Amino acid sequence: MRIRFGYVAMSVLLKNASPSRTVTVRSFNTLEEKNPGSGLYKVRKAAEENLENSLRLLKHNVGNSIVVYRFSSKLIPLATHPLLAGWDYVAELLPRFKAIGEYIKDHGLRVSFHPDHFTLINSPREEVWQASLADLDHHCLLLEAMQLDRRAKLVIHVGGGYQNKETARARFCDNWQLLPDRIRKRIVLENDDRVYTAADVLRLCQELHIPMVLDIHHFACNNEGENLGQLLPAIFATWEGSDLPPKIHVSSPKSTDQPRHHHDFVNPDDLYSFLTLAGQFAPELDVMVEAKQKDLAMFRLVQDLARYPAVIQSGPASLLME
DNA sequence: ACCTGTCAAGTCTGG
DNA sequence: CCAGACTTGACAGGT
Repeated sequence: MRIRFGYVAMSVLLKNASPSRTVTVRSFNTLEEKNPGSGLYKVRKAAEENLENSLRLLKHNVGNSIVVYRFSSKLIPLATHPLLAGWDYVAELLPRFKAIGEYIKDHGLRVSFHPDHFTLINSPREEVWQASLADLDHHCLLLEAMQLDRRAKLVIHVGGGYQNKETARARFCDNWQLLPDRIRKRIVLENDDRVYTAADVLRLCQELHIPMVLDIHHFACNNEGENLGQLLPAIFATWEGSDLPPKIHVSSPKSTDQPRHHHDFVNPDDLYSFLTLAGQFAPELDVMVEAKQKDLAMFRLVQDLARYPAVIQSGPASLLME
């Protein structure tokens, strides 16, 4: 099995390269009051810098043979806030988006976004659903501006339980049908650490033909005693036809006190046993490392795993396993 | 240069 | 009904 590793949004090795500069509503308003247009100017500069740094990060990745990467969701500050309604950031920043997209295509990179937990397809509140739709549209627009095809994905969770998981699940299915096709074809679903187990998400993914990202830390936090080996072939099968290898997320618990929190690094034992299992069912796998030490944690994990008997390190961010 | 409370957004729990 | 947790990097205002 070939395994490729990636990390989330920012590097701890590449300095001064934040892709997540933001502008607060308060400072936007203060600036606009003092000098109309200066708030938008600050937002524009932050967005330009975030895109610039995202490209720098991709180059850092390619230089280190990393091909899997998740963009920051904060590339465009206040993008969907009413204060900036009507600002056409795509048109204005199009050359930068295109440059990023070109680089991704030239180097065969696998990129994604993970819209954060305010994006809830199954909320019973109309305003939350509308805001979620707007946020998904926003993320989708960014990938379209980069001129990337449907292999560039949006990873989200199913949403809340709302006191009745079955009803909430049904509402997800209903609202799924209301999503524009261009958004639907990019979404992949991930099991979460509190409500929707891997088995829940798999069932949904099978019904609606959605690829599933398995988070093995979340699986450890939230399961009903299922045997992962039994779920795995079906989870991997959800990727058939997507033109992408299956993907998983890995992280380690911060402490026994706070088992859900992410540790600075990943304990290789947390991944190794999974890989021996996964190798029986998939020839290729992409692993997104979610650790506070970001790319450093990813590199260390790959090196740690290379010490196991069945593992061959094939690059700084990739492994081969028999 | 460094420190600390605060920040758009939702849901859930517990008081 | 409301405060706090969740989770998290960066802002903003202070020293």
